[in-house]
Amino acid sequence: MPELPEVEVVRAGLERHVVGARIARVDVLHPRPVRRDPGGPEGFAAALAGRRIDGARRRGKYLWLPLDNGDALLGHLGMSGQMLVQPQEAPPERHLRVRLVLEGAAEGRNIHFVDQRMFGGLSVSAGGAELPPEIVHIARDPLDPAFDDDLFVARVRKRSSGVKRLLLDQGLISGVGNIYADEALWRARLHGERPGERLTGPQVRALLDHAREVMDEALGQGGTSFDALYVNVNGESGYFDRSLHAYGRQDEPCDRCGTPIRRVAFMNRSSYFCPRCQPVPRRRRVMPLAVIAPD
DNA sequence: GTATGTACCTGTTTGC
DNA sequence: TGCAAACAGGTACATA
Repeated sequence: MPELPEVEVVRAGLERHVVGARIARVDVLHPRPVRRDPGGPEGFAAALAGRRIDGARRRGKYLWLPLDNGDALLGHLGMSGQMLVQPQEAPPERHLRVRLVLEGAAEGRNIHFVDQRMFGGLSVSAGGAELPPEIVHIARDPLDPAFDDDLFVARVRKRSSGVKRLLLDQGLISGVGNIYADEALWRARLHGERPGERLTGPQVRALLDHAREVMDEALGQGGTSFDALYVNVNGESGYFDRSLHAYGRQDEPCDRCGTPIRRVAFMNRSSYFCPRCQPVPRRRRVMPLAVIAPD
């Protein structure tokens, strides 16, 4: 699935290939990916026709293309989404959901929104060119120069939830998915169930640094398709095969200590961790109820 | 505001 | 062999 580094590759590719182009026509081939658009498939297509694409921006895993009227085309790749810039004669992909036919600067090309599982989607954001109102609640991501480390550390240390849950909380930090959360926790030697409020400032700061590190490495290894005619992100970045220490490695030896990696259920998905390097937190000691003697 | 659980979706894998 | 269940997981939403 596209993680933040892949989404950044898509953003950079769109910036390079479609900024300045005009949208001649929009074909919505499946209604679900535009479900969040208040205008429905027809309104969505009508709102985009004739608009010029003025940029390609990102916050967390959300992408948006500011348009020349102050609106924006807002998108999320979800689990299986792809945003491809294709020659107009290219055959439709199996799971092609929305086609944007371009003219002008990108004459002869289309943007194809391809999404097998359709967790992703597109919508027109009214007045959203600068920052779509639909995503103001999404925090900045750790690769954003304006990300406030001190604020993040302070907020984590006020929450009683497990730290993995906090890493996945888009209001605190964006762009960290299940895979990178597990990897950052492994590197920081922290168990995901450690409550935020029981971590020290330096521990939270180190965890944040590790999350950045994981993303930077993936960006370095995955950002190879900038020069292609089309932006192709299939979610199967080579990074996952080579560099994961925890995620997906159930029963394989920990790269640090050799202890078999454990897998546990977490929020309808899985968490992977080394039981030795990342010990399960002891339960908070429950104070016995005072026995109050009757008068 | 915070914590927690669930729906959404479909191709692939696993189990009987 | 064939069918059903489990699995993958980002986000919005519901509930307490």
